[in-house]
Amino acid sequence: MKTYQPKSIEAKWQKEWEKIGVYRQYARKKKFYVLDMFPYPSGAGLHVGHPKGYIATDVLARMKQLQGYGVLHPMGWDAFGLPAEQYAIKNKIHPEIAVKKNVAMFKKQLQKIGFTYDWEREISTTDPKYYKWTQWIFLQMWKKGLAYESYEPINWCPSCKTGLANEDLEQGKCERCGSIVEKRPMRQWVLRMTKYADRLLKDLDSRKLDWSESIKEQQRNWIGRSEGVEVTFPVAKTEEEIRVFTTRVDTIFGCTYVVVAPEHALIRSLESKITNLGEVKKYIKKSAGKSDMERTELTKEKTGVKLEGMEAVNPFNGEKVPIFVADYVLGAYGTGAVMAVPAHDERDFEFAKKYYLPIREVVASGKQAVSNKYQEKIKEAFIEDGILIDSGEFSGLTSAEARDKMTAWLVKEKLGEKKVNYKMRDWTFSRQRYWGEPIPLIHCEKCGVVPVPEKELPVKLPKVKSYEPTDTGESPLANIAKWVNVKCPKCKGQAKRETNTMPQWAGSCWYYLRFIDPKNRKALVDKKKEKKMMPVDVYVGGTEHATRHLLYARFWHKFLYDIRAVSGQEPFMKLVNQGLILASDGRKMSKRWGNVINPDDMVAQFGADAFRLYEMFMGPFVQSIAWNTDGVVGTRRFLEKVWKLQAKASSTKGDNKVIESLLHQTIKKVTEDIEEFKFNTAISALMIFVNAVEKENHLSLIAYRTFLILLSPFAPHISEELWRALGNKRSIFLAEWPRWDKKKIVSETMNIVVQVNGKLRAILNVEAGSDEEFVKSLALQDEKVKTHLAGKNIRKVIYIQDRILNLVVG
RNA sequence: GGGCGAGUGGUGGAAUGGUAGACACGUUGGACUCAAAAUCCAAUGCUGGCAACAGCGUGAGAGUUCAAGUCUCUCCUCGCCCACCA
Repeated sequence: MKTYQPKSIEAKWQKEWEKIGVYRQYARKKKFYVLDMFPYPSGAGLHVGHPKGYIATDVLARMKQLQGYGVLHPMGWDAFGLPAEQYAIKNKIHPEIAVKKNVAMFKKQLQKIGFTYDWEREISTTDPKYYKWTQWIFLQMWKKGLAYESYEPINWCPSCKTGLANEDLEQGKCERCGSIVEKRPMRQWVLRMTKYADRLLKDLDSRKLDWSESIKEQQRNWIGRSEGVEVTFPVAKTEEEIRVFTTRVDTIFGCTYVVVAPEHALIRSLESKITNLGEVKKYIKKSAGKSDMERTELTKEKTGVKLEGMEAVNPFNGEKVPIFVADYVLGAYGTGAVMAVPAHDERDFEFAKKYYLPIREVVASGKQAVSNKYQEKIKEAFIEDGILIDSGEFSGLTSAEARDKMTAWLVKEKLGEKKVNYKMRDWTFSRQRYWGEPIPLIHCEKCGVVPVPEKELPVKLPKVKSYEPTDTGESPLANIAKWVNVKCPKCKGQAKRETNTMPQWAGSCWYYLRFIDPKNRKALVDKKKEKKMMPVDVYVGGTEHATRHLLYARFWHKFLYDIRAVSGQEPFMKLVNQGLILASDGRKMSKRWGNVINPDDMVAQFGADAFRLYEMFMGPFVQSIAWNTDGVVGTRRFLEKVWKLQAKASSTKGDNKVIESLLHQTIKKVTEDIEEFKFNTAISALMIFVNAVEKENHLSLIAYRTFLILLSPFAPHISEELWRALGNKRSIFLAEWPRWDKKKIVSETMNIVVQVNGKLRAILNVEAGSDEEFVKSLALQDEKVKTHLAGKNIRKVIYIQDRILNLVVG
């Protein structure tokens, strides 16, 4: 017997598997689609954290194939967008060349680990043959009015020199570079994602969607649906009115002023009537210069200016209240105006205190049935529901009742209506950068916006000398006259191409569909193939994509469903989010900290199989755990033991009952644990089996073969090597996954725990299924039990067959 | 401030309400060796004891139960996400 040398074994089988296409069993009847979130091929290459998810899907894919499924397990590259472009600028290489280089490096690194990826289906979002269809989907959206041009102020990153979507911000800062994001008015393309808000929300509750509650909750919060009422406050002595949105119309009798956002149109239309216009304009200018970050700074005191010379009229009691402009009210949410009820809203309360505005209580907590309006000082806003007071005919109602009745009254009087608002905004979809899909539209002076004809897709990204961003709000593409100036497809007159590009997240919105049919030239995916393979059965990736990729992709998928391009409403059935692998110092692995571990080194030192095993053995898959290279030693030792097992395997005789039972327990444990992503305990079960067999001097051939199959998803190379050493001509991955036999799992004797008052005193080994009388009599003979029973009466006996006997004494 | 999740040996972690610490790392002792590595054997939660053994023990406190790491309540700490959304 040779010694275990992973290097030669692994290279040999990787080549062989690729040659015979062992993973391409697509003709099988049952399908299983298991998908990884495809990576950005960054210049830094892989660190040991990246493959964790890929190994997990690979283990699952291999087991599913052994169980008879035709498994689709593809890999590709999400190579457009800022990370790739910034790397290219920094290293003075064209992004296209940099991406090619990085992809080659990533692929080489991945291939060493021995994945089941079907490289014939490899795709890259930057390939014109791919982004042709990204552009095509955009055009369909444009045709349905879901893509529109907007001039609203958007998030602008001064360092990346591009507009950003709300989803691209982290606490008011650019998610890429950490710069404080400014508000900048500019022309941009926006996708009407809010039109799908309700469906995106509702379908999260579909029982078929097996996602973690935390991700679903994050999406719910991000969509941020709230039901309320829009109420009209006429502006006294004018024809104007202010519409406000509120979820608490029950507090309207406590409204003591109205606030409009600095962006609100009312200010412009009433300019002539505002007596302190200078002051107001100064305030508006000041807040316009503020970033969202500064405007929403929580510690910041609220500021505002009263619009002198005008008042708003409360439709319920006719009361005239002052109007303020204040930047704590957001222009982009609801109507950009609110009714302020300081007694029952924390923000209004704070503002009212500062500007000495009246605070009027109109909701009493349930306990205080009587009005507490004479209370001298109110210390804080009472924001909960309660019983209405001082609210005219509505006094005495509960908040919920009042909301219904007041809304009904408003609707009847045509002074308001029910309204639903969302925190989620439409998706700012254009970027003023080079490295993205060109938006396939043409601007014609005569015809307006004209789509590029479908047969002319893709609109290829032209070669350009300088792909660095400009500061003009235009992408570098705007400087390429030859590319920009085109004939209008409609009138054949002079026209210009749209020069903005799509954001990084565009290509990943539908890539899972392309893997099904990657070379199709006529459609993004063949309908029959789509229907067979979709949805993705298991999708694995990081939790950081909760409110971006996963939301965007669901949005696109629903749109594709609506135009009958796909057959289902949701793309990803089961979603599993892996925990991070941290560096041994507990920080994230990063070049900056110099704590990166390269998988190549691990594979070279311990072998791919030991590396794969360790990543799965570290701990629960969803949990973040620090890397410890010592741990790989353990899984390598385990494989050495497995290697030595071949000396014990022979067909001359069967196994004893203990090993046979353990084998079936192991089949059950490994099968169930892989299905549930509990890889650590599955591996532990394999180790327990090997440790037990080591103590024997014989292992039956059938048990050995079964064990190899169980091990093969985790450690494919060594399993294949040992499998073929048995004389098998076909790959182990074309074998059949074992089933466990319930009868064999149950052993003949059981350990019964004997407790006295709940404390362990003895363990009895008895025949399985023994009755209480028998076990009790045996227990009473036990010396230790006797000591603890001495001088006491047995008051109660709890007996659970094959488990426990508890004697309660006193 | 809101939401979600987690606290178990020296370390990573295991445990359908039923033997807490499986499995692995590390450590200690021993075998093998001129020596080392590798490998093998043994021990390894804490306290007391030569030992048999006894007591204590899953962030803190209470409760339910014959029995709680697990269920309920209160509190503490940490992590992640969201955050002036009216």
